[in-house]
Amino acid sequence: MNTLTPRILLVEDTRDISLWLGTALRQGGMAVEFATDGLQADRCLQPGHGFDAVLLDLQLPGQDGLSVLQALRERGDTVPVLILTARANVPDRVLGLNMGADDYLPKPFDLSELEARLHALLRRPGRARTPTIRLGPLSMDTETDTVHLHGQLLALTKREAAALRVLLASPQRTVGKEQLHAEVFADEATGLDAVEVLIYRLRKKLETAPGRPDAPPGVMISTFRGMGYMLTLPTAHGR
Amino acid sequence: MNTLTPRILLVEDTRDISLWLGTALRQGGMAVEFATDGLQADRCLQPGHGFDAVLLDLQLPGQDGLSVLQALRERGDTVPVLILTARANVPDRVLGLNMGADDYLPKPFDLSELEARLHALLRRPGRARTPTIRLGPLSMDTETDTVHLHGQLLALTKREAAALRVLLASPQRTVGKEQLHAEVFADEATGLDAVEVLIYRLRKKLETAPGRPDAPPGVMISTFRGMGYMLTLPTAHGR
DNA sequence: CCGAACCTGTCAATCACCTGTCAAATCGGT
DNA sequence: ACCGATTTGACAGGTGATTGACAGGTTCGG
Repeated sequence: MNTLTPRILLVEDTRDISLWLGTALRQGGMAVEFATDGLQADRCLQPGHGFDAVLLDLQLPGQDGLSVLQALRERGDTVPVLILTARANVPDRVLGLNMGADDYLPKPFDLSELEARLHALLRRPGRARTPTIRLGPLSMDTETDTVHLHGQLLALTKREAAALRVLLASPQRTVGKEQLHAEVFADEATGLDAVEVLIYRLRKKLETAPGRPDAPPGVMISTFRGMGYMLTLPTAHGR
Repeated sequence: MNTLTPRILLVEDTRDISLWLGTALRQGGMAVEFATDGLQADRCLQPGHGFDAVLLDLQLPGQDGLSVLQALRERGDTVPVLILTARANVPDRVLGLNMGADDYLPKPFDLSELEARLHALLRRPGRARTPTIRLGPLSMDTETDTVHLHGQLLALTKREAAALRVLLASPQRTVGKEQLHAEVFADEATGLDAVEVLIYRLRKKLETAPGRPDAPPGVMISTFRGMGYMLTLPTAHGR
């Protein structure tokens, strides 16, 4: 589903600037997320995150902004990128643009100009976002049933994908085993325990996907005895 | 219409500049046509002329550049417009961009930067189509359906090229066998297994192409049982 | 402490897909 | 238009992944 507010990734290591810019853009009606170094940016820009545009500072700790851009384009991603940096003589600008950037704005810049250029990027056609459901680090393209977790592709089978789709359709709500069976197996004459096995296998695949061992635990399937299952984020969930 | 060389309309009243710019761009492989005042520009930009981009000076005799732009956008035309003018303080720029321009370059400018920005506009998807799609070491010229892998030409048949084009159009997403069949075979009465054979042959050609024997594996077609196929880069993806 | 609900692993049948062959169709050059 | 070469789609046999049943173990609620 195409949310009305465009999702922007702001890659900038100076805290003051990113804070200022972020709040300004949010007031302009954008959903802004942050990355403060090259590696983090690279992780945020793995497939499946569905940003509508990227504001990219070049001088970053960790990994240079240009190599982030290069990797992005090599991956075949065409998300609009606006480079935003103090390194702005003509050869720099030409290099950045030829590397696949869509625009290049030297610092210091005027906020209104940045917004205008950003809007110019966002209004361009051809960026019809495919309907995607998202929950935390998990995203699912509902047309192709392609699932990404932490930006990494998750290879699910048809049934697993169908089950996940049902769970994803009712966020923060338990889904009964009967309902799962009805939606995944339709009228096939399979036992109810098939659902249990399915959930088991889905769990396994969801667990084996931590991009970093330093514990962003992703999503999990919680069971509620006698009620059903529920897709939860490990951070916030009552009871 | 997208010929091999992009067609550019240069709207500029100063003869020296337009002559200089025109020849420079032509040497850069573009087809350039000229308009020297607003009315002429407006006439050139009526529907059906199929320019791939417009370089627009603002101070023109006859009709102001901005109103040319405004009329163009009101017509629903989304051709990329790069404003190119000496009137370039921040409010001017914001106005131009919000009017529907895609970029704004103050005079005097550096030729290489103009070319870089122009290329950035031309390579964007959704316009008459990107002339060449790229994914990792693979590139495909969509006009001629010629494919290069690691810089080496890959001899594909028409159907193989058609299939690859479809795969390339959905990077990082599975493409169902039915969709492939629909797009490659249209309404012909061929079986679905024709797609399998096609993929098989495409795979073979993609594999037998590493210019280096030291094995940078290039791109590969992964199959997702029950879901379809996907063009993947061998770098780090679970399964 | 009991029973029910659920988890986890194994197994065999099935299914989707791979791979090669063959003949028909198409294409290219003369 | 003719002939050789290439491309193309239909089979068919083989292989591995997927899937649902089953069974033993575990956890939970009361």
